[in-house]
Amino acid sequence: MPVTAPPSTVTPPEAGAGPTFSPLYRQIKVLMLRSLQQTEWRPGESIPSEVELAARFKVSQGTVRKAIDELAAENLLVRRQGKGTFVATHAQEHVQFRFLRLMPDSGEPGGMARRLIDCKRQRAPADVARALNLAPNDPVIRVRRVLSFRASPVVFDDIWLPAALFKGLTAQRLAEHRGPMYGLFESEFGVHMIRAEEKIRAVAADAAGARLLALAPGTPLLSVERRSMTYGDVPVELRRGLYNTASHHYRNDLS
Amino acid sequence: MPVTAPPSTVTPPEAGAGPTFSPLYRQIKVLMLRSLQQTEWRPGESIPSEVELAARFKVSQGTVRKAIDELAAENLLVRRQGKGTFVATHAQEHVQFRFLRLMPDSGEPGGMARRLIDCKRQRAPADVARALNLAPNDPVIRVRRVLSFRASPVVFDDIWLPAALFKGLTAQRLAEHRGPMYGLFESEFGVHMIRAEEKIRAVAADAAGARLLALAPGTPLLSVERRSMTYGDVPVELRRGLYNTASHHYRNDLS
DNA sequence: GAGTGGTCTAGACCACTGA
DNA sequence: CAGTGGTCTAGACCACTCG
Repeated sequence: MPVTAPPSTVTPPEAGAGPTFSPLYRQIKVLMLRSLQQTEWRPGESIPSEVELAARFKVSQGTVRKAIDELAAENLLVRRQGKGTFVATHAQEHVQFRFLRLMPDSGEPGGMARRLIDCKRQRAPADVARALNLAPNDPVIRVRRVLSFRASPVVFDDIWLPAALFKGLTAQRLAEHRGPMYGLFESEFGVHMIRAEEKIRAVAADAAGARLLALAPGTPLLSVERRSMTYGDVPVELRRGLYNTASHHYRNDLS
Repeated sequence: MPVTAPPSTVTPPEAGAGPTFSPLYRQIKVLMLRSLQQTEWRPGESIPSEVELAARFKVSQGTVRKAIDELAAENLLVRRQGKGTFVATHAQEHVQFRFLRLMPDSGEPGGMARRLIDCKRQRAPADVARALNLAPNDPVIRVRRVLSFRASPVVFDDIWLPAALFKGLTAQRLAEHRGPMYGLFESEFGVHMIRAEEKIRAVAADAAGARLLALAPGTPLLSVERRSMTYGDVPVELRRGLYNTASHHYRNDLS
């Protein structure tokens, strides 16, 4: 849909800075992002076919294709030939948690058991508030848990969530839920994590970490601070993980 | 170029397993990969224009475009509107080393100073040989060095390279060279790193690591084991790095 | 202005899925 | 079989770079 006018004049040159031109397919992409954000299309469901979208936006199929291409490259959509295009979801990733890059040194990944330590409402510490774009002392929910692989604890996570977005999140809700936590966030709270940044460090285990991971205090651990974003790059989770890398490693691919 | 026949019969269905169909643009991609691998097109140089390639391969411009799209998505090629398409290079990445994900906690990245510790030829230890697909005891070159940020040492690297590929690599060559080491590998040895896998762990500094990084032994350090590949996914470098993450962190983006 | 990559279209046909 | 995404083409035009 030539949203306002023919392509070449869609975005008139701006004084100062910023992109001076936005192609049609990128405007379609913005419209589709809106449909995703407003949950017109929900995680796991299929979106309209390419021809339907082309008709809706009054654009050729090739143009919506290019918009979908980009959204698929960003892992917001998933194409399945012959079936349709689907909204990405964290819900049914049987194998492994989508954002968890920890791999056993040998053997298959997956098979992590969760143990919930606690889940309580508190006021956001300054650093958490800053990371989540909250005011200091805004209410947050802190979830603490341990992941175990073959009965030995490997990951100790502290998770902070803005209480305003996760009303009604309780230890019981978490304990009852099967599947990835991000799947619960999608279905129960309408919060869809689409991107995250991680900062990784090596630290020495403190008393609490050592106890929960069954290690000697001072053992080197991987500290993984993750900030997860929804649509519009709005941060909605801060997670501090301690990983025991004695028989696991964090895997990353560069190109 | 319908390499053997019309598109639909290009790859006849195979008994057993494997992809049963390879679209034309992917065959073009393979041909272009060959031109890259055989250094018909060299790092930093431009490749022929899309219309030229379309003519060469007897294919429409849209089809070579799709092949280039994929190669660009894999960071093998770089498109520059109005100028042409260029072979990616590690040579002139002024800012930062392309594969180095270490960032200062505050301030701008880059500005790392190198200090070469030594560079010697030796026989490949078993684990190194395995990682590089060499026979045990095949000759390798081991480079040891330290990277410093604002005069304090931050990274201690041990780098193993197959001696057969890097004949004539000496401490002097390394010391004289300006710019990223991978740039030297490209220009002097024709080895172009296109991809790498990293395994990250937390470890305690041993005596050597502690000395070179000016830390107390036992300090937690990030251990980063990198295996770098050239064309055809052939491993050509094993690198073991120890990172002091007191005021730096390893950064990763998930999606 | 000539040459490059980038966008958009319209139409034909192919591969895959599921009823 | 109809409907989906995937491929390929040919042509027109736009944005950018540089001489």
